[in-house]
Amino acid sequence: MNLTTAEENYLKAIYHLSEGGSKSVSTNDIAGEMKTKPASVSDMLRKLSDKEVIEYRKYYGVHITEEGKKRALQTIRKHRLWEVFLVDKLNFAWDEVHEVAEELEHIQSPLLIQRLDAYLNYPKFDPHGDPIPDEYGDVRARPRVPLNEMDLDQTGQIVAVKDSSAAFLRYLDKVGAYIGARIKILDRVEFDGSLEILVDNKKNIFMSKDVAGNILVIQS
Amino acid sequence: MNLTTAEENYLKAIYHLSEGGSKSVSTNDIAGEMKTKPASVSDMLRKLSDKEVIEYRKYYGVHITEEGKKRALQTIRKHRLWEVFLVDKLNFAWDEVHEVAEELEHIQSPLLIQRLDAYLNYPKFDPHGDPIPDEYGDVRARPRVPLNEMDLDQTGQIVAVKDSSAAFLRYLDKVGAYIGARIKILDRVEFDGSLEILVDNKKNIFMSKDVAGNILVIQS
DNA sequence: TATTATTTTTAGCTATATCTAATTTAATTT
DNA sequence: AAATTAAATTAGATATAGCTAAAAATAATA
Repeated sequence: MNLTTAEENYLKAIYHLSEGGSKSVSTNDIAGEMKTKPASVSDMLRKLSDKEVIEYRKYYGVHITEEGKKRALQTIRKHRLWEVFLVDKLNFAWDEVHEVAEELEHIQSPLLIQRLDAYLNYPKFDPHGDPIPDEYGDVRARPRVPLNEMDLDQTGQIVAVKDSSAAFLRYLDKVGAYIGARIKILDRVEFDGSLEILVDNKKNIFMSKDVAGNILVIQS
Repeated sequence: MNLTTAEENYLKAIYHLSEGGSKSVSTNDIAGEMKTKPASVSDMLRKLSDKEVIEYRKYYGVHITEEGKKRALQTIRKHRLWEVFLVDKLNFAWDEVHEVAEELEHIQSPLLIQRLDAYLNYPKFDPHGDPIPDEYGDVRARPRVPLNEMDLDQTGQIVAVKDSSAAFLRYLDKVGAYIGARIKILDRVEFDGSLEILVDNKKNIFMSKDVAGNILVIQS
């Protein structure tokens, strides 16, 4: 059973709102996420339920099914692969890619995605540091922690940022704390929680607790 | 005024059927090209006429307007650039790309197309040898002639094929007469019009008039 | 020219995806 | 437990894009 573009978008929203399929999701929340009205959501839920990608009990919210989860992860995979393409190959900035990827993710061609994946050298994370599911929908995501929660002397790699405002991105660029950078916590000022960090084994920088809280790291 | 995907497809069909905007096109022909019914075409012509991309007089066929021509050429430009991407970067065969490009051509992002063009090094022809319009809709196409119409001793470069069946492509591959190959007419058998051709200055091949009629060349 | 054939359009229907307004169900509060 | 509030659904529109069947207009032919 094929899904329309609108159905794919709703399913993706439900997947995200349910935090990977665990939580039940309300009609209102979906309407908020999709920027549509609850009435439209009710209609769509009936359709998605008919196609067995969600379990739907009227007035009691929805759960995504295993099949639905697989479908959502396929769409997410395509979205994130296109984002990598736009940034790595077409020199888009990481905060410019979402809209276009939102369109590209609906192109229907398994071969295209296979080839794109190979061409990009099988990336595991998108430009925002979010993990890219494999073609079976498996995500091998190591836990990501905010930089300010790391212990002294610990090492890791920056994989994502929470704030992606232009100002914040400029700051990161300036100090060299880009996605992929390897970091080590050298010191912590107990008074304000600010940190001294070694970036890529060559540069010492100081960072406020606030800033560090917006940077996500995979420990190693 | 923006066009929907369906409107873009109709406009492209009208542009092609009118051979670049010169001829007037009938409802039936459009229905044939679009694989829809004439009744659906009538509906669509009203919409396209409202958006001033065609001139429409009921029962007398349509003419594409200057604005319509510009829009059609934009879509064709996007289609052909994506075809180059699929063949050059993702290793698709030239006869595998049409379907996917048909979807990709509707992605709405001028920046994307600008960057893609640069990334592909501003190609002037697509993998089938068809010219790629520039961002203003200008096509700088040198005239293309069937190989069998070339004079003795004339040189040229293969830029396209009319027949793209697997069998024909295999044959071309075997004899080295791929797109881009430089050729010279060495001899012509008057009896059946078959040709002896020098390919890339190193290989002599014989070719029937029929085969040669399916190969398009730019003379030089 | 009158008749026939072809082409094109209109009228009315279906499906998707949205909306507003009204109604129903569930949850909360007094 | 009854009344109120909040959430969700249904009913009935609209717009797009297609269809079939019937009607109208043009083109072709006897």
